[in-house]
Amino acid sequence: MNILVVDDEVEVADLIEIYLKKENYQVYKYYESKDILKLLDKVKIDLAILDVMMKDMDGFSLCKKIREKYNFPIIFVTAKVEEGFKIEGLTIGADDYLTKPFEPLELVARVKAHLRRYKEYNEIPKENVIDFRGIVINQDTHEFYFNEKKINLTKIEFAIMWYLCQNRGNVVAVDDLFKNVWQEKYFECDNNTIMVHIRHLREKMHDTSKNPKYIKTIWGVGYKIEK
Amino acid sequence: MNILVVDDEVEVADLIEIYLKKENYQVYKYYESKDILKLLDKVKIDLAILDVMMKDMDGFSLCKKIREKYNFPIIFVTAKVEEGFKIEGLTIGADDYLTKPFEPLELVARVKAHLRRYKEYNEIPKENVIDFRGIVINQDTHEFYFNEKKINLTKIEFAIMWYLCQNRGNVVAVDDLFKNVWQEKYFECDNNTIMVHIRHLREKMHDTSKNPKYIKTIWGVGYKIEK
DNA sequence: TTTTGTTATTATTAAACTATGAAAAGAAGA
DNA sequence: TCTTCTTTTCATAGTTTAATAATAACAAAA
Repeated sequence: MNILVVDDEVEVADLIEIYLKKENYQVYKYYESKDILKLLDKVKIDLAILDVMMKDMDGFSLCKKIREKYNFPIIFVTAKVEEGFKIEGLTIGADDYLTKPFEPLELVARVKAHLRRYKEYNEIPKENVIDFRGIVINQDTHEFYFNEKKINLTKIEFAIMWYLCQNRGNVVAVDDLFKNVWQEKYFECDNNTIMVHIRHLREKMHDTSKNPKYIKTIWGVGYKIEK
Repeated sequence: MNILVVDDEVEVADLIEIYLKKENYQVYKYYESKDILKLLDKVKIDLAILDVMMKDMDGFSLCKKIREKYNFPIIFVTAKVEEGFKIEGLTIGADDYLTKPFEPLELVARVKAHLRRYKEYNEIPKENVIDFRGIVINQDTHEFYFNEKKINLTKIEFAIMWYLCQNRGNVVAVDDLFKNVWQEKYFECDNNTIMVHIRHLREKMHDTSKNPKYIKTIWGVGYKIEK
């Protein structure tokens, strides 16, 4: 994660740098705002911390310029206490605004919060399809294919199958399975219920209980679907 | 935009409400945290403002609970000045943290900034015409063609159809459908209402309920229109 | 081998969900 | 206001699914 820090108060910039480096961020520290735009062309910045009042160019103008091309989170840091400035900052495209003197740890926490969001949105959406050993299970479409053949599963059968597939290769304890499939609907479940569902699943996959090829029984523990 | 406000200090909650309403946000105001999770199932909330210290459940626990299922921005507001609280709040999934007394305009500015981000990332490039399998549905003209033939749909029928078509190929849970079609209008809906509308839609498409070609029933889950 | 604890099977019962027809309530337009 | 169209509600019927209970089969330990 690359973080840009621009502040013409040398001590402040240095302090921020120290705290960020402690968290293993790569810090690009500048005491003036010129050359910043050139830097952005070269380095992929993930978040910027800007001072509002600087000699050569104020932070607001810089922020606007950045926003013309880039979309990473921007945090303003300033000695200005005036409310109007905060609001202006947030309005022109900044994501946060801190007033000096600020607690460095708070700045770090805010940096993390913004990066979490930023990353979250820029990451590929999580997988809703699991595909292995002739099994394709799709949560969006609620479909289950077994050796290219579509098999209808009921709601609970599907939930059990999905959970087993998510944990394919690993044993899933009966309790665990229950908790995940039934959520907190009931507090207890005769695990015979699960057994019956497992049997149905095995039937639908033409699998046998003795020597099963897919849903295996782990005695005294639970079930497992082989990877 | 629907904004949830939870604060057991009545005056604070009321004040926030006033400012947000001025900006034309739809505000859901609560003085206690119970029932919040139920609300979230029914209404599509876009941002939440939570108090940290409340009688029945502290804001942090509520935040965690919300984050298990939802992803909208959360702003904490509190009288606590302790730095540790700020940091904890931001760490457990909140997006911002304001200390009372705060300038209402700043809160509004922050709300806007967060919503801007949130929307930006969640807006799917919007299509106004969906065309597949002999179905053409156009949101701009509010027209629905089925096998080249224009079919009149009522407002709600159209909304349901549109949502199903947007998610064509995927199951749409009844709750989900309800939340998206009725927005925040009613808090509860006998899902029989949806069933009746589905029936009408199927009738207009000369589709049958058993063995339907278009709107399929996924037992215990919802409906799906095949791609 | 017997006992014990766990899993499998089967059939039955109960519950949950969906469909439908009709009517009431509500909204919109003439 | 009256009429018409839309939406919701109600009662009921039909269907699917899930839970239960009883019994059989099995594996591991004593």
